[in-house]
Amino acid sequence: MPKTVLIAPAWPYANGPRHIGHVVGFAVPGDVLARFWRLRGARVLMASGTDEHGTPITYEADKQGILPREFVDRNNAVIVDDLVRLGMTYDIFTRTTTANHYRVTQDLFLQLYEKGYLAKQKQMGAFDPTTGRTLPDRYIEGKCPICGYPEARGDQCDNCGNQLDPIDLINPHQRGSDAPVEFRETEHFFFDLPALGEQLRLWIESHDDWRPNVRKYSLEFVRNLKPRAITRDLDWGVPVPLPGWEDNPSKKIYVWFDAVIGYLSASIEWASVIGRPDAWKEWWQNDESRHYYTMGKDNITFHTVMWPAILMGVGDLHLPDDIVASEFLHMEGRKFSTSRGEVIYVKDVLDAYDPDALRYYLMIAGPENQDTDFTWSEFVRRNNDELVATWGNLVHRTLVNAHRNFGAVPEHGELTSAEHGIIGETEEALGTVAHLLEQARFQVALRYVMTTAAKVNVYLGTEQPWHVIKTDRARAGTVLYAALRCVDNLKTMLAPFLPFSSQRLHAMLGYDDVIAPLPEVKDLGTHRIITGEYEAADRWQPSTLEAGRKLPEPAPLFKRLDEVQD
RNA sequence: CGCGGAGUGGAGCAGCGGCAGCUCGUCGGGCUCAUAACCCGAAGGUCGUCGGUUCGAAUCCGACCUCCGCAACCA
Repeated sequence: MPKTVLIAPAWPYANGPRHIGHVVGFAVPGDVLARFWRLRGARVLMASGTDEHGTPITYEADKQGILPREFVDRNNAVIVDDLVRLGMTYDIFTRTTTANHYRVTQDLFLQLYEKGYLAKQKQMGAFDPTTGRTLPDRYIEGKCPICGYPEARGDQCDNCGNQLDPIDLINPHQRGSDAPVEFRETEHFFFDLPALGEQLRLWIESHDDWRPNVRKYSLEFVRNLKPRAITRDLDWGVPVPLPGWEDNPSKKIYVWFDAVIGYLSASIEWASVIGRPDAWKEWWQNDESRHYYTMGKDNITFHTVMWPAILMGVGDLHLPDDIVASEFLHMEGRKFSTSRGEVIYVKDVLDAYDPDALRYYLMIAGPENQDTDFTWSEFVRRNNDELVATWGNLVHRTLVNAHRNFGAVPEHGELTSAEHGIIGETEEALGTVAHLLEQARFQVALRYVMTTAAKVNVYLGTEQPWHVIKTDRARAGTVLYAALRCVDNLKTMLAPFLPFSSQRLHAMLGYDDVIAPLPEVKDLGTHRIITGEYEAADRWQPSTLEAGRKLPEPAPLFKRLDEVQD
């Protein structure tokens, strides 16, 4: 078992609030892994933040008539709020606009430069003549030179489907306005990815434990690598740390390069915040560490190719171990589209429902292995039939019977084969579920827990302690004792998925400590971070619930939801 | 022939060489401690189509059809 585990959820882009399709990819799977490994006693560092540079940010800020800084401040605050409410136990959730991140990014840039991986190259680029900023291809429109369609995009014509170069467009202008586009020669630094191509290929091939689509797609990508620009003509970003570039207000490090470095810079910031500046090395310069990266599939190559290439180029830093890439979540049969208004924001769901209900749905029915569809009726059904009926009701009937008749965990007589059987099943499940979670197989793990909970329901139905108690109080106590032990075991396995309700259940079982901690926001003066006090102790163990422990008045764990009609 | 994923009972999914499984829904029954909950039983599928390999294929191979994602200055 690894001593230290890095959980690296992809950095949400600070161009607006996050919808549930975003958090199903990076956030919830990362938090489940972090909580799971802490419960097994591993030291976990979950480090991420908002990704705040790049043209889309400046473009949106311009549109709203505010400075990029103000724009990302607002979005960072919104995203932080969503993630805290979801119970995401980041050790640090910071931003790419911190002084620390600038320093680390520039440091890696210089190391790659000194090792000869960076080279200047001239190319033609598109610019907004009034701001001098780079215009990405898709921000340019014009008449298609092939079919004459008047609103072809710079990268592709939606009418004839041909791929285009923006410089070939007739009457090119900026998207959504008449503003002109200027083409001129510009010089940039390029990262020599081909120099690392063979090393990357061998490394990816060695990972036959990755999900097949991640591995195949990455191998295909690595087969034909080209040098890739890592600077841009932009006034918003990390300055290029070289003479003649550093003070140039219109040259910055390209956002993709600085964003992936965030995993490392955030780890370094965390070490500094806790007052042990070298602590990050226990994760990054340690072969015994294990690194999980969670993201949506659109992000795969940045984590299997780009970021590893930077790490290999610099050397002496731990490469990714597990790439946990999710597919896409659709909304009522369609792809999430902000522009068409077909999105469900995290905030809106949390305003109306418990975070555990959302977390449960996303993990049991999310796009772990293939694109899936989010529907409100399925959300309600999963909540009512599975969370409430199977698990919540098992807990409730067990606790109500024990509390009403004994007021405490009952003393037990001799356990029969029925008790040994059902307790044994829940204890064995601890091992099975742990094995599955180590491999990030969330849905199989969660289904296994729910199936086991159903078996405990069968046990109770067979033994009928509420009936037996009229004639044999000791036997009823024994059955309820066994059921409580089972519930306690199931609670441990569900804590990573359902932290809020698991903590409530933990208290209802008479414990007074914390099994599912929650994050908090801390103001560092320069910026706010998500962090928290999270215990790492080996608690993934069979319940040792002792008889006589007082039980408080139980309350239902989950709320039944009304059918939605749409 | 750009790359990749998916097509399994009414719905959503698992299985990926050895009698076709799970959850929900439907029908019937039991129980009644519990948030009208829990439990048992039944009906319902020639596993996209065609062909091949094999003692044996949903599972391997080939062809085709249909959906979907990605296609690198969209971070």
